[in-house]
Amino acid sequence: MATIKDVATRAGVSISTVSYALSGVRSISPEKKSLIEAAMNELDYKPHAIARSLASKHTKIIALLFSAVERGLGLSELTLIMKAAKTATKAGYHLVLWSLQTNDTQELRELILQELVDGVLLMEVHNNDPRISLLYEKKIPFFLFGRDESYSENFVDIDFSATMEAALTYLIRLGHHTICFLNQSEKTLKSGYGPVVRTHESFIALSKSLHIQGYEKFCEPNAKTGLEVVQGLLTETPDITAFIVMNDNIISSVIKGIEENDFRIPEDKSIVALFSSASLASLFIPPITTFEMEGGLMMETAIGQLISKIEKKETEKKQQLIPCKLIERGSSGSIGGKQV
Amino acid sequence: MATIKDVATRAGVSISTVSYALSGVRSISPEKKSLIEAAMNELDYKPHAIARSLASKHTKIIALLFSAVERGLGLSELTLIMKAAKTATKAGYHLVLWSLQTNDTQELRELILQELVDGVLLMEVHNNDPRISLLYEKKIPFFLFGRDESYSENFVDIDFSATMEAALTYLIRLGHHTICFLNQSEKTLKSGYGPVVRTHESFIALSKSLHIQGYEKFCEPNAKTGLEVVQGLLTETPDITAFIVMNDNIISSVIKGIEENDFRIPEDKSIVALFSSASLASLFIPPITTFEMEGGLMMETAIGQLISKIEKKETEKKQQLIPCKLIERGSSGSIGGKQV
DNA sequence: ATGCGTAATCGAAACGTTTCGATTACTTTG
DNA sequence: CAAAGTAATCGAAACGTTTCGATTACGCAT
Repeated sequence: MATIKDVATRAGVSISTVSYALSGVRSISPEKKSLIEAAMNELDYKPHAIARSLASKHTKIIALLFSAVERGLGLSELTLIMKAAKTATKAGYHLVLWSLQTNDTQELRELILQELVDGVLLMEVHNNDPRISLLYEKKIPFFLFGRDESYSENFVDIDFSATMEAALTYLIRLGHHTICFLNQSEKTLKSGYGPVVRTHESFIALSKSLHIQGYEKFCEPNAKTGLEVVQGLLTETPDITAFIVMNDNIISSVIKGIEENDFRIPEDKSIVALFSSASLASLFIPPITTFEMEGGLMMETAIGQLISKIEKKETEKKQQLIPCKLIERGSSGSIGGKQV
Repeated sequence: MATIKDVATRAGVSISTVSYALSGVRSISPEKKSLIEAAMNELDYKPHAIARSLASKHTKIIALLFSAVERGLGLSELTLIMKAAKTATKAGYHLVLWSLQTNDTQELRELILQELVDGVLLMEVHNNDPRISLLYEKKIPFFLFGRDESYSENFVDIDFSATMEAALTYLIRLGHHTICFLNQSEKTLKSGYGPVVRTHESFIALSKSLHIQGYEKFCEPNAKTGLEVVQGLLTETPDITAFIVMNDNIISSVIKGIEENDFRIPEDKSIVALFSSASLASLFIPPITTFEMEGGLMMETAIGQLISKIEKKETEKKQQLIPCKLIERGSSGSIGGKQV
């Protein structure tokens, strides 16, 4: 491989001149500059990333940190990770994946001490995340994808209450006023898991303020339990006309439950899924109307902000709440199929 | 941050002694060794990854290369990527993600010239992949996840024909002998996409050799078209008792089609999905029996082999075909529910 | 004419390691 | 008992950059 020395020799200048021509930190005469450029092209020269890092004290590598346990949030994460890689690449950074246990900070500590990365993006943040204090203490630039109640700067997150409001408003506009929110399990709520807590609280508050008849059910993430819950619901409270489902695993249960009770979708009952993904929603018949997380946008924001922080271009907005986007598919409509 | 020099000073030895104590390349007396270890602990010393790379000419970073277009193969890729990261970490490597366009090798070329990575793992390989010749020419160790007909070393892939045989054998054992294989679209077959071609050929050959009545249908990956195909099939050829589906998007169509014709699953008709994932299979009612790709195992193999190649521990097996694993769920059984 | 700022350039130090060669002091071996 | 290893250690070069400080030359205001 050609080195900067080869380029310098070939262009008949010193090493530092080549370096300055490359970085633009000091001015170089046009003649030398074109000489240097020619030499670079002829030699197919690219700066050696490692040597550059050693001298400049930044690696242009950021780490994406997520927990080793597969929470199975599903399809969307892959897109998220790919988006992260792409955004980083566009900004001239590399993205490394660190799959570590959330609770054990020792591993993270060692990784950080290696000084391989310029900054860290944390996924799947939970409250009082020990990783945050570690990063803070070690003065590594970091940014959160998700939120930590105890740490209120530098994050992107879904705007849960805005999304819930949008979902309810959407259904109300279609003529629904008896709506059931199928949340995740009660255990998850108790554990303080952000999305579940926030949607729960929003739903309660909004049911009141929007004057609808709101029901909330918690359900384990498996289709069988889901079906029982839906069957029960449809028997006890048959006037429910719309379901908001925040639990991918029971979407098929809702569909089946409704069909087994001889209701039609969406003429009799509507289904809206929260934070699901397009590819998942299209798996069902009918395809499910979804409020989809703007994963791409969120990730772009996160990576962008992290890089700003690394490069110390202090930016204004450091907390971003991004609502989900409504994608109408076949599973929702006005009652009886009337136009509104 | 503490450097090797600080450790040397504190332990009262030279820098090279510390280095040798760390690497074990030359022997160090027990006394000095413990002195050095003590100094390291006190200073919380970790070797500086970048400096180490510059001197040693290997970075302990490998790149996972996949195409920027989201082919939407689905859920399993995330697990795959996480597994890759974990396996790499366990071997002391970092994993960077390169999301590039498959056809344009220029970007890859530039990335390689930076000499940031020791090796590359290629995902989503297609035939005559230009990336392969580039990597070959640049003498970068690489390994394929998937196969390229024109390049027959160093890959892991699904053993498609073994999996097809296992699926058919499984169904035959349950008493089925009229079996329909729902493949992906005819267009994909024509394009020469490996999985589709190989399963297609295997199915034809095995139908003959196993003496079953085999039907094959191609279908676009959307639930609506899927439903039409299944309806047609059930009308024209109602004696089909089992479906092998290699197309996640039409699983719900198969279920619905069967139910609408008043057949029961699995008493009347069985469904087996090929290369699907657990989380997807559990989304449906009934949950789908699946031949699941052993993604974790495949990825471990791939990363392991790549690292062997990097470290020049020449290993014997360089091509690995790994069959899928049968996970029985509710969607398959013997005809009429009889025990076999 | 004198001094001064600035553009253009170079040489050398620095970044934190690994690794080569040399040196010393023992321990084998014939 | 000399020659030949070998274990333990050190100093210094090397890896390929960036960046600091110095030097030169030149135009411009005084």
